[in-house]
Amino acid sequence: MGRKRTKSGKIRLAEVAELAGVSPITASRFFRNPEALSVAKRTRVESAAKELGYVPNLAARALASQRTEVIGVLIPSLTNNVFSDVLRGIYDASEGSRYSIQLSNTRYSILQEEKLLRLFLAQKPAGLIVTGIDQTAESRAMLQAADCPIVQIMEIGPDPVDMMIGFSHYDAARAAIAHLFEQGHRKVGFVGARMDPRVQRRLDGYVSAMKDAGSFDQRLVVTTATPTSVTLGGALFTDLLAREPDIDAVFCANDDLALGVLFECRRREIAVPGQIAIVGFNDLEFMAAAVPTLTSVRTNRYEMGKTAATMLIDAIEGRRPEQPVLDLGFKVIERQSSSARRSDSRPAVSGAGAANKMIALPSSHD
Amino acid sequence: MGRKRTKSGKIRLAEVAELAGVSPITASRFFRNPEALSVAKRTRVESAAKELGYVPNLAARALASQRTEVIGVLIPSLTNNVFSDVLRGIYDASEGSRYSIQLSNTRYSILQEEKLLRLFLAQKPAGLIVTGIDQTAESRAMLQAADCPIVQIMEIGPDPVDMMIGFSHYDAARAAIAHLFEQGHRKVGFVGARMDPRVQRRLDGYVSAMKDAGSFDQRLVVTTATPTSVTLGGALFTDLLAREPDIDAVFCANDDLALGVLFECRRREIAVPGQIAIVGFNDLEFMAAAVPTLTSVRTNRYEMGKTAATMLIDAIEGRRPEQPVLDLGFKVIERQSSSARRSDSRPAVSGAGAANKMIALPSSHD
DNA sequence: TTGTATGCGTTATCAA
DNA sequence: TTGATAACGCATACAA
Repeated sequence: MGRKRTKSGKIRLAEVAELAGVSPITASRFFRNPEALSVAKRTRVESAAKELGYVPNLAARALASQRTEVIGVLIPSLTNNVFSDVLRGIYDASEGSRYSIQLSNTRYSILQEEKLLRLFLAQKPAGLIVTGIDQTAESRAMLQAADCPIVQIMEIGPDPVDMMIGFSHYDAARAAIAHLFEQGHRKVGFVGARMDPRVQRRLDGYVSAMKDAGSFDQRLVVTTATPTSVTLGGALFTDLLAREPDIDAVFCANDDLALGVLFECRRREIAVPGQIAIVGFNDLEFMAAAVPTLTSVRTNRYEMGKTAATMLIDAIEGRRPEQPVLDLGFKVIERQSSSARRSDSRPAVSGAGAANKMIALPSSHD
Repeated sequence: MGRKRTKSGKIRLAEVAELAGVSPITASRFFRNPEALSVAKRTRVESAAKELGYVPNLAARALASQRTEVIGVLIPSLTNNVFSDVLRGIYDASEGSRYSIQLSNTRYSILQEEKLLRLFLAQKPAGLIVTGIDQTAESRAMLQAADCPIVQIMEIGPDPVDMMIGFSHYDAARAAIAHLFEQGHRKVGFVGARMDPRVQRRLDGYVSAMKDAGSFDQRLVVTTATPTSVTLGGALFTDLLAREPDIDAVFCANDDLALGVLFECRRREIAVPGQIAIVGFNDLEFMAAAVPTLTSVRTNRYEMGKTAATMLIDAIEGRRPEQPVLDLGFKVIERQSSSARRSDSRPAVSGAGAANKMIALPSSHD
């Protein structure tokens, strides 16, 4: 019955409607679908809301409408630079929209992911962004049963739950190895840490490329489940050298490891690229600043996050993308650290700023 | 009236209560304060909830209770490593609690911060974590008027809004300069980017320390508003060298810049620390892996985030901390890059793994 | 310790 | 295009 003002002194929709001389439901419609109002009422509600400083109550809205305006995001790490770029893209895309981001960290555990997914789904999110394609069977079932759009990010693969955006880590690794071979390197080692599914697929790509060249040897591969770090790069490289002292090159599963390898080479006075070529993965900013500059595989992380969130919001609002699976590709950024073997005496400490020759290799689908 | 089952088929508190043979409000109490129930009813509600797979409706809870279980977090950057560590701490502390994190990026703009703050406050958050102490007057007023606990993180200063956790960037910079002087360096340059308030206070600390030593010269300071990067470190150092070719040492406002300076030295064949000593700030992981290892000022970022969230949750639940302002201090981690001037011919490329001598300097409150 | 009555602010449904 | 009515699911206040 006729409550006049809310106890807390907050402005409700009812107050706005009263001032505008319309019913509450009309005012409500103004905020959700202004087009549905006559121009006269529209302007009256608008000015009334502004005058009173009306702020909608999201809890009431969620309760009444049976849905929230929350986009759930599940990522495996908060510290990995790779994900902070993706996140920035997601937040940038969500800004200005009516949706807010709910972020959770799976810590590279698919069981933790399953648990968080259950939690998220219970809140009826407007949409979900999940990392990768390696969910548990249970998670997949939940995702498939969810009545909201879903985007899988970071990589593409067969059988998307809904939408998917990323690139082929397998192809990217193959391209990196192909580049090393082009430069005359043959005995290429692999250094990897964490060994999450995407790193594993980079390793698979490496293995297949090496086998294609008839150069594969299990002894060239050094990996660990330990989280990645620059220090670890040096340690793994040390192991690799102990095993195979006459390697030509090292393909690192990420840029931190590559930087660690570079420092270890410096420590051991191994010339880069004279004696050992180095290729990293992700192309973080420091790769172009190192001495020598470090070759890497550039991935479009910010764009991936931004596009994922944009696609998701579009889908939430009924605008399904024409193409549910998006391959953002990658580029091998060739720099000094991988330049031709037995190069014409170019010193490792040559001038920086050499043009970054790029070779674009959009990965194939499936 | 007697709704029997909800249309959507969802399990409500009423169903749980019915199965348990208690009133809905008793079931409600079970989830908020189990201790208030008799043991008999407690177990009955518990098993009923489990049997039905009851999941509370947060929107209804928020609407009825007039408050949410959301902790708002405002940080200036999502890409800066410093904040990803803090964030990890915050998320870790919130995990397992009933509170969820709502994150927003101010992009180093206090106007954007004010806007976001207004947005957050409208949703009646359970608590807020904001970065730094340099809010707009309007923001401060809103914070002071907010009826929820608030933690300011990253630095400590006078006049906390509520709680505060961090350290003195001013003192930390002074400690870094003191260390360089102890090692015999005199003509110490400053390199800084972004120049947000905390970097500015590091600069202030540098200036005061240099003045104390009678060594200050404005020409030793090179700064830019540009966002920081490794590449930028090299560029700023280049500027500094052009101005003052005979400097002893460089104090960098962060570790990325320090790494850039190191690479630039290598490019120019300047011996580190033989000709130029380098000190960074934050002590990111790679500092200990570099060649030479890089001295830095260690800050407790993860702990800062974790403690902030823990304090906040405690305060939300009525357990106010005995000490609302917490100084987490810092440590100058002495490594090769800043070792004594005219050292006894120790080569820059000496063995890694030298013990990291630490000097602890908890900053004063004032 | 437990229960009753009522309110929270909005939207869905259906009718006009 | 607009409005009346009835949820939405839970918690507060107060009483027992």
